[in-house]
Amino acid sequence: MALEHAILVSLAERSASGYDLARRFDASIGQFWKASHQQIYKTLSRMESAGQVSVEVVAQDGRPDKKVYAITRAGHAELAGWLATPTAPEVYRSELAVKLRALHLADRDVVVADVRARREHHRERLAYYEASRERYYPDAEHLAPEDRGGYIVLRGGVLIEEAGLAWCDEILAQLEAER
Amino acid sequence: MALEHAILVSLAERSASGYDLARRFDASIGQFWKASHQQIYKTLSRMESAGQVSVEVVAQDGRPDKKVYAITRAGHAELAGWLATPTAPEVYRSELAVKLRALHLADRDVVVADVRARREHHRERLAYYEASRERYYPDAEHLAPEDRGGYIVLRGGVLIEEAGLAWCDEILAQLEAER
DNA sequence: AGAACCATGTAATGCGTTACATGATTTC
DNA sequence: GAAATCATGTAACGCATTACATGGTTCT
Repeated sequence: MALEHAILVSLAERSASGYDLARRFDASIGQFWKASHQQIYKTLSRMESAGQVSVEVVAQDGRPDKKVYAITRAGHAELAGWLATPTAPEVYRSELAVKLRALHLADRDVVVADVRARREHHRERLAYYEASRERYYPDAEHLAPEDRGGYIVLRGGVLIEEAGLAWCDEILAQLEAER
Repeated sequence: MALEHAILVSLAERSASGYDLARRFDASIGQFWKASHQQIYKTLSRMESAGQVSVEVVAQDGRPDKKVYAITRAGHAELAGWLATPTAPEVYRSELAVKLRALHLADRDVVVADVRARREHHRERLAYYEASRERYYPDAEHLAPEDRGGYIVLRGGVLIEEAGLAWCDEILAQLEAER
């Protein structure tokens, strides 16, 4: 049940509506955890029943009402317990890798196009992460304590995208050397 | 429905029982696709109803009977269709990254222990992949066409583990510089 | 004697995706 | 006039995990 914890981390920083959370999950935390608004709304109402978060309905003018969620003491306790629990090794899942395994059964041009598209995707994300890093953490040597986590996660994103990019380049070099 | 396709790729190489597939998924394809035996058995029986695979019950002496599955013509067609479909970008999911984001809320020693354990895990997998690569693909310059896919996937595994390892080292350096 | 391997499943529950549904406001 | 943004949800379905269940053989 990790979406719950991702939400607690996000709410510990700042209270937010489900809609806000969905947008945050497209950016910062979303680097390593995606969630749709449907999932978030459902999880939030479960968490409210469990007492981990509290709600306040806020009326706005010119915009629909919103429900602002805040982390409760019980939520903080849950979060602290989770943070103290050892993390299980991640399982990678790559559809592209499964396809590449079956390279000899596939049309070479289709694979090349697919890998090129993936390469482009890695390039874009890498550029985005690098820009964020320069903008929000220009001085990595002197980070405020509450900024270290965000910086570390961004670096993780950069390293993973670089690895993905390098992999695509290797694959393309192989596929092109072949003919 | 990607487990289905991973199974088709595996069966296209060699017919196998559910049990065999579960073990293969712990090794080669399992690098990028894990599945439990329960999931595999269920998926296989669905695929049989759909006509993508055929079964033959094989009696063995001293061991339980087994059901050997083989890919059918319809299965090959399904596989070919899937291979020709563009692959959607992967979503990374890292519980550790979410925890690291909340670094300032956590006990430093617990985090360090967690990252050290992760580092060790990356190191082990990297060693395993490197050993496999040297053993099965000693000459990367001259690969048989049907071996290229496996080699490429192994290289992907190596690159990802290296990136994970580098990330852990960076994190540990930061956390140790800090006190 | 106990653990590990071979071999196949059912059942319950939870997590995630896709489709559907609504409706005002603001920007192009 | 159309599209995007803000805002919240329900319903159906499928994918994944965990627990439970069985039973013989081989290795230590």
